[in-house]
Amino acid sequence: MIKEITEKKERLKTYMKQKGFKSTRQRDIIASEFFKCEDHITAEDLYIKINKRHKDIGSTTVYRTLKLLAESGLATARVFADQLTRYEPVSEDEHHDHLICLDCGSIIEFEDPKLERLQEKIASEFGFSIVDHNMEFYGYCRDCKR
Amino acid sequence: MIKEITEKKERLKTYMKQKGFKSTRQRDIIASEFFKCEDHITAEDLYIKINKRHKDIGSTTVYRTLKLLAESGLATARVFADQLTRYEPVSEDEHHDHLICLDCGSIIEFEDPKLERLQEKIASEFGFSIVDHNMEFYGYCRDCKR
DNA sequence: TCTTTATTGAAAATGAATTTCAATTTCCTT
DNA sequence: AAGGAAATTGAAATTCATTTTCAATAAAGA
Repeated sequence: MIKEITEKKERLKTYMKQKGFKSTRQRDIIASEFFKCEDHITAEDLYIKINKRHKDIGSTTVYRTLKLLAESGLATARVFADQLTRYEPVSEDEHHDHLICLDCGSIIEFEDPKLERLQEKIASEFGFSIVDHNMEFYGYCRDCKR
Repeated sequence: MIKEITEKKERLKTYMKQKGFKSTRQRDIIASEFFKCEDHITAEDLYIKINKRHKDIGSTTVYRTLKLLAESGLATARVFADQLTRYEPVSEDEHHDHLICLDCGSIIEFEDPKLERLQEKIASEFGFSIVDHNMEFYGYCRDCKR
């Protein structure tokens, strides 16, 4: 777990070097905190979390660093129905989708190869070459549907 | 086609009466224009369209009326990756999904019952009761992928 | 017609995200 | 280690879509 984070930070460093970006204390702290935190966090929420221990790191830098992480391929940005940009760490290759509870707001991830295959098939029918896709269910989770 | 619009406007009137809302010239014009225009329009774009002929209708009212249409079930609000809210007329019962070209921005609708069935199955596996879902492919369309 | 209540439009407010800019820091190169 | 070019930072300002406020107006039932 710790190893995974170190590995990701290593990848980030490589990416930055390659792009001529500099590693900084702030980026290091923000990336660590991001990799360790729960999924689907907004820049604002991550800022609040970080700001508790690091009063000198501004929200602007958090926004910027999350964007950098997304560009480097280590995070994915998503926009759900509430229109906020949320980031989640990229987990290797597999794609997953989301079940979002309209009551408690919890986000459940799932993955289904059959769904993935079907998606590919549909896209190719339209001559579309897919770069990314996004699928969300909105409804009520087991606990909230009472 | 004209008949369809009249019918939709009738439904809107019923909804408004039931809710104690009032029908106004503005709402009538905005709804007509919306039902007749191309899909996936933003409030801003619809406002620009309407403003050409009706200088006295403000953008605020367009925003408000589109929201009203969504509440009444005659329109659906969607947020894609660009974070703008787009509205589309609701077409009876069937659900459709979207292919979005990252180059030209065109939005292709499609519908696949197999996909719908699979989605239902997945949701029930998680004990989720679905209210709505949303699925988008991002990529390059036939024309843009060169 | 009268009167209540909703609606309207302009302007102000909101809120997420981005940009600006001067001060600071990183990371080469000597 | 020191110097210097170039990137980064944080605060404040800016943007831009959307929402709210509020006084004036319009709708619709009595």
